[in-house]
Amino acid sequence: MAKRSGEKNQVILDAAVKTFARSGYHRTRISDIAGQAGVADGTVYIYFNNKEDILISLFQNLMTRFVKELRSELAHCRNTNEKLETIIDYHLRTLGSKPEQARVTQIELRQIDQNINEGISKPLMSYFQLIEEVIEEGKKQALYRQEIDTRTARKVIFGAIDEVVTCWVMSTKPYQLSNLKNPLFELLVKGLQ
Amino acid sequence: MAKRSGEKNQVILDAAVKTFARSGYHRTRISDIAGQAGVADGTVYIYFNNKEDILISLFQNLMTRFVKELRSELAHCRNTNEKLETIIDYHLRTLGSKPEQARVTQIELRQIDQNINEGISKPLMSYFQLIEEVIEEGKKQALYRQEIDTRTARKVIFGAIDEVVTCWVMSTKPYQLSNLKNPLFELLVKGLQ
Amino acid sequence: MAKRSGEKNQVILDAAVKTFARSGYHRTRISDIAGQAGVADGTVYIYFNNKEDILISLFQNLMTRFVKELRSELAHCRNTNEKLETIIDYHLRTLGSKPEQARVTQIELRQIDQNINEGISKPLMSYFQLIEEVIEEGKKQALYRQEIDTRTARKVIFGAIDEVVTCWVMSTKPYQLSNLKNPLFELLVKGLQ
Amino acid sequence: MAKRSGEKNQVILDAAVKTFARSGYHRTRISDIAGQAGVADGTVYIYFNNKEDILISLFQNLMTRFVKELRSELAHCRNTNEKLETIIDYHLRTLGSKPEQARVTQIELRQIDQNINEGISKPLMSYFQLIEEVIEEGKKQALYRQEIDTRTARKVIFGAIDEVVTCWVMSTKPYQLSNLKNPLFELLVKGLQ
DNA sequence: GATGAATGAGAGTTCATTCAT
DNA sequence: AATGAATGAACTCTCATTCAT
Repeated sequence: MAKRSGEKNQVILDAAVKTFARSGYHRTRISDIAGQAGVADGTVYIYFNNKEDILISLFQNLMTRFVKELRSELAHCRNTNEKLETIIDYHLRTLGSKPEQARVTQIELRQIDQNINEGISKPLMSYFQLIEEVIEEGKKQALYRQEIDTRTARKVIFGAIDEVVTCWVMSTKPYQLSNLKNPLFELLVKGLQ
Repeated sequence: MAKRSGEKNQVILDAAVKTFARSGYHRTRISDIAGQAGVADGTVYIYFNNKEDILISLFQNLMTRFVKELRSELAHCRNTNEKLETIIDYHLRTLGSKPEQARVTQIELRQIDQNINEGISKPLMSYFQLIEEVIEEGKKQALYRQEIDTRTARKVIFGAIDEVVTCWVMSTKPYQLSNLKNPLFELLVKGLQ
Repeated sequence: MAKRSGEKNQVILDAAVKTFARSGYHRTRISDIAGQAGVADGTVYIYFNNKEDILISLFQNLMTRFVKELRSELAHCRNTNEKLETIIDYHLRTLGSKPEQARVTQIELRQIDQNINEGISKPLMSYFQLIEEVIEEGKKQALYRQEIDTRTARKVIFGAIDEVVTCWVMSTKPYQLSNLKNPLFELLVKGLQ
Repeated sequence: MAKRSGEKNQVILDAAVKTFARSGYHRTRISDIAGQAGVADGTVYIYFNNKEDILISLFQNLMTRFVKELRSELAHCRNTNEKLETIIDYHLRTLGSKPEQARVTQIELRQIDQNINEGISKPLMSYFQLIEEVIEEGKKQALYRQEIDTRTARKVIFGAIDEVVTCWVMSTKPYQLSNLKNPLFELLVKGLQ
């Protein structure tokens, strides 16, 4: 019953999400991750260079899938506003349904060393890119104001969603994250129009 | 010769801002702070309980002053929109002129342990409170839409400003942070109206 | 296709000489040797018990061949002084032409654990024996002084040659090792006469 | 009862000699040295950078004292042969009376990493220098043969003494090391004359 | 209050060795 | 015989914190 190649890689990443979410990045020891994954400490180092590498790989994994799936959802949208709504909805839905991933994304990932930072930037960029594309589209269609600075608008949109998620993660989660989609959408789309 | 009481406390906090900004919270050793402050390692422990305590005190100090001064600026505003503009302006102006403080606020402070978290929440809350007061005022004056959820609007406003500052901190700072006041204000105020 | 039995044994030993010479015994990992030999890590353990065993086998191999060939050269000598000269010549010639082996012999082999020590002593003893035979012969023929302590003389001879080789190994090798044969021979033979 | 400055440095070095001699350099853990010295593990790192640094410092200490004292003994010699005799005598006497130091010098020190190697070379050089001075003096006084290559002669002398010491260290020490002074001297001086 | 040498628990990482395939 | 993924014991080094002076 040989494990499929690459399977252990994923087992370790899954264990890392759980452990980082539970104890925080800096409090997590490699042996915690290994224990959670049911492998030996040394095995972790066969698949990853070090703790930082795990955190980065984790995020790159999540983010790559995130952007890919979001792009495929956007493909079904009939207009730009629907696209903006989809971005907000997908973002809240995805993180709202995976509190552990959300905690890692919102909190642990910000334990920024320069290296981590670089490993994080690139996958994030493609999400930023996607948001900016939608804004540009809206401007081209005269749906959004021409004088809007795309870059700044993207920061507003991402910053707003991100803050909403962070607040939810830090809270005792007495509400559904995705309930905030509509108020968020209204505030943002009005800002753009 | 006799130093005024509390002076050394401030010397250490100033040294901590510098050192945290330069090396990051986790990479900063107490001896680095002590060295920068020109005191012995042990002296740090006369004024603070531990490393975490320094970071929290730091933030509480900054935040208390921040909110106090912001409130006094708001007192001079003639209407609600001007107040919103002042919040954005003051936030960007303050952090834009103190890159080290900005780095600590935006990055290092997020190295959250539960304890730090609580130490941070309280002073932040009073800033949130202040933002929400302005939103409520706008709603009362029918300047802003009635159906807006104040809490969510506050998250959007704070999240947007915060993201803008973080991007600037992480960048090579090729632009003035306060240049972003106007586009930010436009996007946010339109969202509320 | 079928490799001759024992061939892989030699492949591994050859790889070990190279790797020990390049990186030193303690810095060499089994996987380095395996890689250099083009076999799997585990294969090394089919042929050798452990890392120490490789080093010892290596030396025993070299030393056995060394003494055997030296004995056959000595068989052609016409007198005792010529034998002494041949010993020096052969020693310098052999190691001088194989810098990697020389490095292992002079340096890496001295990373002595008790076990290695014993594995080394025995093959060395037969070389010592050979030198002592020549000294005894010279004494019997009244060519060398009677009061000379054979054991001590052997240590002087071996120690001198060994030091000369070690210096060469540690140097950037700007000279031929065998150039030192004559001066070495003169000093040693005069000491014996 | 403040310990004199630098005292703990010496305590650690003394402990290191004992421990290296007992267990060998590579088998010795920092905690072994610390334990033997009666200090905490971390304390070792206040005084030394790492294990290598301890070994090098150790040798530099010993060698510096060795050469200094040997030079002062040589000052009392009435002729060159007496100087040669003194070198041999002092070398055998010093190491013969300190078996632990001898073991470290003869065996453990040869665990050569490049760094250790460099740290060792310099202090050794001054010993080599001293031997060569004596040989040169003998040549100038026509006591020793003119055609002798000083460098090679030094290697013969040092190599011979060194081998004698190593043999003794590796043995069960059933004889006094300094008993070998006379036979060694006779062999070496005759070689030079 | 101030000092800074000393502490020692703690964590990341390595790698010789094993063994199921 | 050969493989190489997995193991886990072992060890170095760091640094927040203490406390005698």
